[in-house]
Amino acid sequence: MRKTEDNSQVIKVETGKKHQVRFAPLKARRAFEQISAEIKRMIFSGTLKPGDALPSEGELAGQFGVSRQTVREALRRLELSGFIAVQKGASGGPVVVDTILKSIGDLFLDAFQLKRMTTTDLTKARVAIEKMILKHAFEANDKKTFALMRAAEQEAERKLAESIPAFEDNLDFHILLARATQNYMFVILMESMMTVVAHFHSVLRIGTNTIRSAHKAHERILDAIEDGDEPRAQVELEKHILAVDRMYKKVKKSSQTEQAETTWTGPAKSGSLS
Amino acid sequence: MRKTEDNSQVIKVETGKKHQVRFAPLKARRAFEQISAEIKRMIFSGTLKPGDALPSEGELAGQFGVSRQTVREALRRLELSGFIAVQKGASGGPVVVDTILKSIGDLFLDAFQLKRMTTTDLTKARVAIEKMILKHAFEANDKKTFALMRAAEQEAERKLAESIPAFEDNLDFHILLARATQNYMFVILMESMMTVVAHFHSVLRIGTNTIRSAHKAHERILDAIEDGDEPRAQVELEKHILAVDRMYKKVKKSSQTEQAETTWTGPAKSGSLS
DNA sequence: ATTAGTGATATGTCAGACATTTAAAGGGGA
DNA sequence: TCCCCTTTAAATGTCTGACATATCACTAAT
Repeated sequence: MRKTEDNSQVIKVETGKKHQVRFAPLKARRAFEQISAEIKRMIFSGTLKPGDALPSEGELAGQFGVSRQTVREALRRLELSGFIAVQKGASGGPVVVDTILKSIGDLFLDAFQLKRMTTTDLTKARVAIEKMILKHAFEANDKKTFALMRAAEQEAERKLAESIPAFEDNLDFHILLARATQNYMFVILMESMMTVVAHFHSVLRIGTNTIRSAHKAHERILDAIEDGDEPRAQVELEKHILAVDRMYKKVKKSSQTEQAETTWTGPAKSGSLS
Repeated sequence: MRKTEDNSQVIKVETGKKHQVRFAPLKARRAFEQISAEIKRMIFSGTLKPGDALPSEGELAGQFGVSRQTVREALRRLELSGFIAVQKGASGGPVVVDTILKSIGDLFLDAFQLKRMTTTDLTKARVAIEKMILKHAFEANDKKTFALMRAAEQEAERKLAESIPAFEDNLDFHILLARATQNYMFVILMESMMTVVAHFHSVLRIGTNTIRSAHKAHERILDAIEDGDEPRAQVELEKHILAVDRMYKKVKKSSQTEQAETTWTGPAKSGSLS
C-alpha cells in the first residue's frame, strides 16, 4: 500500500508515444527522492529554517510511511547538498543548516580535479573574475562590508603577531569582496573558486610568510578602495593574485616537477574493485 | 571483523590533547564515506572511466566487507555528485558517468532559490561574466569551437523551421562560448549559470518567438566573432542578454506582479513534518 | 521477421536487530 | 552549593535477510 498514491496523475504519460509532445522527465520515481524533495521544499518555503531540528530517522520513517533505510538515503542527499547536518547520540539527529555554498565549493573542487585543470587556469579565471567583481564592488560602494574587510584584516594581523596559523581566514577577504557587490551570484562564484584555492594552500602547506604577504596585499587593496582609487585597487588585486600564483609554481618546482601536480589526487591504490 | 583494519593508524590521534597542534579532521569516519571516497579516488586516478560498470551493490558489499545498505548510501553520494548513474533491472547497476557539471548546476540553482536571488542579479552577473568570457574567447581564438557554435546555430535554425521546440539547445551557444576560452573554469561557471537560466525558461514557458530571436542574436554575435570585430560582438552579446532579461520581466508582469518571483519554489504544502 | 512470453539479474524497499556514540540526568563526595 | 563521575536513554551507524519491482536477454510462437 505504499506509493502509487501521490504520483497517480503522471503514470499515464506513457500513452503518448512517438515524438509528438515532450513531457517532463517524470521526476522522483524513487521514494527517497520524493522525501528529500519534500524536505527541500519546506526549507525553500521557510517552514524549516537553519537551526531547526528534524524528527529522528525513525519518526520521519513513520510520518512518511517508509522504512528507515529509505529515510536515510534521503538524508544522505540533503546532507551532501548542504541542507542538513546529522549528529549521532542523544539529542542528536538531523538539523537544518545552510552550508550549500560549501557543498558547491566541494563539487567545484571535484570538477577541478576531474577535469585536470591547472593552477594557471585557476589564476587566469581569478584575475578576470575578481577584477570584474572589484569593479562591481566599487559601483555598489557597500561601506559596511568594506569595514568588515578592514576588521578581518586587523584580526588577521593580530593572529599573525601571535603566530596563530590562519590558513582559511586568509580567503575571507576575497569572499567579503564578492559580498560587497551586493549580488549573491558573485559570492557563490568566489566561494567556489576559494574552495579550490584553499585546497592548494592546504596541500602545498603554505607558511606564515605567505600568509603575511597576502595580508599586506589585502591591506594595500583596501587602502586603495577606501581612497576611492579604483585603478590602483585593480592593479594591487591583480598583483596579489599573480604573486600567489608564483608561489604555487615555486613550491611545485621545488618538489619534483610534475609530482605536485598529481599528488593531491592520490595514486590508485591496490584496487579491490573489478 | 569488519572495520578496525584500514583505519588503524588514525585512531590514536586522540592522544594529542590541548590545543598545541591542529590535526586534519579525521576524515570519513562513517563507512559509506570511506567507500564513496575510495571509488572517487579510482575515478580521479583514471582506474575507472565513464562508461565503466561498477560491480552490483551486492558484490561491492562483499568486496568492501560491508552490508548492502552501507554501499547504497555511498552510491547515493556518488550519484548526486555526478560520478555514477544507477539503473535497475538485469544488466543494470552502477555505471561511471561524468555529469558533475550538471550536479554543480543543480546545486547552483538550489542556492539561487535558497538565497532568494532575483533575475536582475542573474542578468547582471551574466552580462559581466559573459562579456569577460567573450574577451578571453577572442584571445584564445579557438576557431574549431567557433565552428561548432556556427553548426549549433544552423541546427537550431533547422529545428525552428520544423517547429521542433529546442528549449535547452538554445543555451549551448553560451556554453560553447565558454569552451572557446580554453579554460575549463569558465565552462563550469557558464554551465552553472545556464542551469539557472534553463530553469527560468522552463518555468516561464518560453515560446518559439523567444527562441527565434535568441537564435538571431546568436548569429549576430557569431558574425561579429568571425569578422574579428570584438567590440561589435560585445555589444551584441550584451544586447542579447538584456533582451532575455526584459522577457523575464514582461512575463513576470503579465502574470501577477510578484507571484512569478516566488512561484517556482512552490508553496509550502500541508506539512506532515513537525 | 516480428512479437509475446519467460527467466535471470539488480535495484528499491521493508523489517527487525545490535553496536556505538553522545548528551543529559542522576548521584556522591568535597 | 558545586564539581566530577556514573548511569541512562536517545539517536545514528551498520548488519542480516527478505520480498517487490523493473529491465534486459533469451526463447518460442505466430
